[in-house]
Amino acid sequence: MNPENEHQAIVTKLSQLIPQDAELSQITAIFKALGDPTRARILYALGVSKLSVGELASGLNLTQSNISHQLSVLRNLKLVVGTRNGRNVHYQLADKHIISIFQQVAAHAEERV
Amino acid sequence: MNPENEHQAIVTKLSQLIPQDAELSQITAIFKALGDPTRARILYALGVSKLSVGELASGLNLTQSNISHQLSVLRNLKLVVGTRNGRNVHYQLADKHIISIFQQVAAHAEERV
DNA sequence: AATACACATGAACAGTCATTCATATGTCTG
DNA sequence: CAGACATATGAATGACTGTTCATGTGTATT
Repeated sequence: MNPENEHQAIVTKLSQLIPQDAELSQITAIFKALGDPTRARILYALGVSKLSVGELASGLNLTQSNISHQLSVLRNLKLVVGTRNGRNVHYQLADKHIISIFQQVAAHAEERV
Repeated sequence: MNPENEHQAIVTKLSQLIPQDAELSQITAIFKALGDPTRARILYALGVSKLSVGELASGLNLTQSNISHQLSVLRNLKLVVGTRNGRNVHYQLADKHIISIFQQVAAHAEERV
């Protein structure tokens, strides 16, 4: 098979090699969540320590409402989990894996300055 | 130091532990780019093979203009590079690293179904 | 029970962004 | 050089999204 036909074969098979809508939506939803500075800072903070909503708000200098809204996005994607302790709700990362993904992208960003 | 003060100390130091605006912008820009289904599919396709704009357009069933626009986003972030061969421009991933990041997030997405 | 505190949620607005359409730039062929 | 082909780019628009303001829900204290 010559290179041109091989390329053509790949083109026609791309749809089989690329994740389908359902899976792709899940993946891009996670990336989209990490793509907002506020949510990224929340995740970084939670990577350092388990924190309440109020602590996040004061530590990141953002309104409580804003933090709560963004946490609900992260919760729905199961990137964080919150557990209530009295009046407070303590949030933590659902999976430390996220931090390593951040680190890899950070490294990638630095390489290309 | 009791737990409360310790937490307070962490809160006040969060700003030092979290990437500053400039670095954060770069990182979130990359995540934002990966967070769009069209761009994600382009990157997946380029992970399979070096491809021209036209091949991407037909293989992914998208308009040439759309592909070109998204490629310019990916180019600016140095996630892909294009090299002209006659009339065609062949694009490839600037760094295979991206594929592994995709795989990790995909794994993360699957774990949580 | 009443008040205060901590967090969640709904509505609304402003800004951002993906896609399309039209057109421009670059390259090859005859 | 004219026409066709491949890609890039600009403008316009409809949809989406982050933030704020107002208010609702849950919990502790007195």
